[in-house]
Amino acid sequence: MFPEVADSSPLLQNLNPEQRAAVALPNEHALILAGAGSGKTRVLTTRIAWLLATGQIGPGNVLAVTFTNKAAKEMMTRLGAMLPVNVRGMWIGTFHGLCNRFLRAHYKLAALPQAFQILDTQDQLSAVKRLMKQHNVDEERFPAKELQWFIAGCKEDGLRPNMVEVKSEEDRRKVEIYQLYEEQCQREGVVDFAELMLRAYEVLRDNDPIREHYQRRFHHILIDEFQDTNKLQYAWIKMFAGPGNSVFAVGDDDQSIYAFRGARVGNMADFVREFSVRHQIKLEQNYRSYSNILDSANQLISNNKTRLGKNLRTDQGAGEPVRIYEAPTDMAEAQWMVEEIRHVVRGGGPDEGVSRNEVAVLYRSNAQSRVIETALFNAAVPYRVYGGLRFFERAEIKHALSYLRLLENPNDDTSFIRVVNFPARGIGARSVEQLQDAARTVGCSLHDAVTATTGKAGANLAAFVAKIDTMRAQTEGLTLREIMEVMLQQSGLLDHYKAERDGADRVENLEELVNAAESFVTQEGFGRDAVALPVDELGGGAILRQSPASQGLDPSLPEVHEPAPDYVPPDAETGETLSPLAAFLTHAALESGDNQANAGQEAVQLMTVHSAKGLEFDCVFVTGLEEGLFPSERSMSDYEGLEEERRLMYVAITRARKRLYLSYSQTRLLHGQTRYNVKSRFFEELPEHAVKWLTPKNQNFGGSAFGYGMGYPSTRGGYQRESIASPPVPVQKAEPTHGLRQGMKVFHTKFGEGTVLTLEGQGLDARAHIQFPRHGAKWLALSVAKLTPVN
DNA sequence: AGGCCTTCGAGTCTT
DNA sequence: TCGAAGGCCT
Repeated sequence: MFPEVADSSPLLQNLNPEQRAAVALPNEHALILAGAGSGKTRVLTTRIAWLLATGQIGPGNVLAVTFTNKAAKEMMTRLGAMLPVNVRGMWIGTFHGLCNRFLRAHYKLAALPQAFQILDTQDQLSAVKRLMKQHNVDEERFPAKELQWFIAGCKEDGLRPNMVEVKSEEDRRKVEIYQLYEEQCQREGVVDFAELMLRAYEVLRDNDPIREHYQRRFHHILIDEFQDTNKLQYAWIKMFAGPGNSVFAVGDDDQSIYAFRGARVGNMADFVREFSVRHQIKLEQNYRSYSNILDSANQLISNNKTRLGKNLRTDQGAGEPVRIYEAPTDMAEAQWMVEEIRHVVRGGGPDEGVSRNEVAVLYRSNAQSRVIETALFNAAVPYRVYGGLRFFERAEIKHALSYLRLLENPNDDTSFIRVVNFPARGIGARSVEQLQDAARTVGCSLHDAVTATTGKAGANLAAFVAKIDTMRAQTEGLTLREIMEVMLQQSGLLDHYKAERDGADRVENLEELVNAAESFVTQEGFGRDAVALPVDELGGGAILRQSPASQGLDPSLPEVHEPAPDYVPPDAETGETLSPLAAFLTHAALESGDNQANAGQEAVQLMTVHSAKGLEFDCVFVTGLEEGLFPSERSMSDYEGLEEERRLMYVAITRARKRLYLSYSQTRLLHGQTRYNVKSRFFEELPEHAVKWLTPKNQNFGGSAFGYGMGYPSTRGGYQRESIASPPVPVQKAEPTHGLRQGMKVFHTKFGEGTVLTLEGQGLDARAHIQFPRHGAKWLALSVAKLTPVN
């Protein structure tokens, strides 16, 4: 099926035929459909290594793109382990990291200051808010979040304000704000994440020599997680894909779970069509899971209609069955899980104890972690929750970075506002507003507008600006570490937090920031993302013509210029390098840092299914598998949404190597209300031979076809529990005392006559699920509801 | 300027 | 229900 590769490179050893074929493909466009656990990263890195090792290309001829810093790092580490090559100098990185590198090199063409700052999502939102206040935009009608989303969405579709289709007065207003936002960013010399991509794309699009240069340079373009690319990223890739080079796209349409943030799986099909891709290779051999787990994943995902089609297989045996557990409440579900985890970790019997690090608890939404955390905490089981605030997103860190940014660029109004009165120095909202008005009238930055202010407030402002300016002078020529220390002292941040009652953590974080800067300088060489690269070996001689638009008045206009016949390699354009400080600030924006540092103790891993993508664990719990939760209520309305939920479930299942638990609860406390849930429809989509119900599989009259709220949680009682651990909630076996039976007709004063579907609980907890013809199925507490049996 | 109270919202995430 | 965020009061 795959032509045996007549290449004896040791790199190709230990690869299966499909992998080998992918790695040693000829220099043509290719799409690799890499299933979960099929060695995707391995193929990607080995492909690069093989191209280099066989002498087909040099390190400078590769462009490899990922989504996350983690993936990029892993690729570099693995490549570095395969070949003695300086991976740092190579163009391997995230979309945004590479765009940043590109824009620093071509900052003039991009109409940006060389030391432009990058706004993260928080900064962007506050920039939008600030702008809206200034222009009296009604926050009721146009929530800042919505506008932020609108702006990002436009950019990700490659649309500048003048290109957005306006269908209503609302649209017109939004576009107007978008335009104002752009002007504000331009004025302040800052770019948001989407802007990094869009600006880089436009420079390539509008400058033939630049584009052609990179096309000549990058013989091979490799993309990881191609199913997650958005419209703009795909367009960006196309800019590099010239006539002579090849695009090697690796992805898995079944793991496309980011449509909600603009990812277009359709890019895969478009790629095949537009690039006339002749080589499509499926990696279906899975090296991760036992076949019960894999069969479950395969059967589940086969329910999706829009697929390129792929089936995972494994050489490992069936393994343990997939265990399914039904709990009466979310608390009981968590309790059961804790017991099960303890058992799994302890080992015993034929089982070996599993490290806690190898146990993952997955859920659909972050809110679900709470109950689980409580249960783990009470049982003193160490755990670690992913998600939440990352290091560089913490308030004290953002404050410190704002001061640093002001040293680098006094016109950064976002940073100015953030710290002008922090620590407090008598500059209230009033004064800031007046300053903003003054700045707007003159058309200058807040920093520059300070001289125009008067009175007491003016004096305070002047003192602040003087402080910043002094600091800038003081820190000139100092090392990054020294700059940081001066800043922390002079700004008063350190003293402020030291004086604060609960400020110890924050002080610690600030100290950690100094360390981060230190290690950035020494280990990272502080330039991977930001500093000019070595001169391109492909370049020619002279000077690159400066286009008129690069003076930077309207970035939305295509840059027009004569083709530059003589031509310098773009990378060489920047003989200037970025200061360590500017480089560090870039680093801080592009790499938001880990969310939790204490990796010391072995701990159970808690995370959403989304953040589990790409990871694997010996033992996985997927919890809260209930209609409305997983699949989530908000995705259930349309078919595409449901398919994405199913892919999400597919991702969840395929995380497990050896043991997989799926659980759900009949009731769950959500938004302060008890919700009665039906088990997820996904259970119906699993192969019976591969699963084992730890609790009796409940009857389901028509299953999910009846829709939400119509399911039939099982009656509990009198069954043999298979689960290893003893049940935290004792199984109730006593006879009911309320005199109702399943199937009985009852009368309710409000809902009328109905049929008892299910009964459960005892005494005051006793409740019944009753089907009323007019009002649908209701759960009623028998101690409250007035029910009379009807004949 | 800082603390208290009301209000709102509640999905998944990376750069 | 719970948390954050914004407004209002002192």
